[in-house]
Amino acid sequence: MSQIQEIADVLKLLGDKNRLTIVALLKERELCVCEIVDILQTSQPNISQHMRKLKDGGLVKETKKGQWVYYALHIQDKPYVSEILKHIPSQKEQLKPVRCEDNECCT
Amino acid sequence: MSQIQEIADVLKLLGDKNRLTIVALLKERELCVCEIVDILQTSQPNISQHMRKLKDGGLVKETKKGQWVYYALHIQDKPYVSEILKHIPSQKEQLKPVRCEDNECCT
DNA sequence: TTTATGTATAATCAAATAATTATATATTTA
DNA sequence: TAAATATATAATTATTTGATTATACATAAA
Repeated sequence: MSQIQEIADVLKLLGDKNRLTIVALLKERELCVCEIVDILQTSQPNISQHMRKLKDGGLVKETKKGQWVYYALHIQDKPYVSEILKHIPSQKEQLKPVRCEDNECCT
Repeated sequence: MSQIQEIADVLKLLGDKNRLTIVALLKERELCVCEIVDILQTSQPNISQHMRKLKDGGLVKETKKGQWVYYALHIQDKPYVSEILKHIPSQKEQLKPVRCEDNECCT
């Protein structure tokens, strides 16, 4: 696949408000699915499917920790994504200070 | 509309290979529709509709010059678009050295 | 004033997409 | 082992999207 096609595919992934917000949130720290569901106020399967697209597109990596699945940004090989994220308003205030496995933030 | 939604909308516009290529071409110089049709090897109505979307999204400006319509990049207010374009392979070699109104490049 | 050229618009269609609902799987806890 | 929790997958649906075809409009040339 051409390089321009690959970039277009990544931009299409980011061209959805929910996914762009997720990626902006992940800039702060890794997050589990339940946190993202909580913040974006949508259904768990909806987020799960967005995460699969982001994973298939190589933008995030997943790590299982007990019953939780954490997703982290993986954009070291895509500098233009970092540049985009610099121009997105911070989503930090939407995050709780601790992670799910360290607290009962999701219940 | 939220700022993140506006950025997502722009990224969605750029998340199409044809439109991303057009924008990358326009980085070199303004172009008329017939040149873009010629380079992208697709139909004139197809390009015309992509240009309308880009125009509606505020990414390009049009200028009529006789029977030709020229489109130019308009991204001064969207620095992240410039950053993206820096990471796209140059499309310069696809351009003819002169513009349509100065030659018969489209016939 | 025809004819040709460049572009836009409208209608149509197949494919892709985001979201919902229902269900399955995996892990933890009681 | 049974119930609860976290996540994934499958099926479905409504909407959007990119492209094509046909047609209209505007400008220029013959």
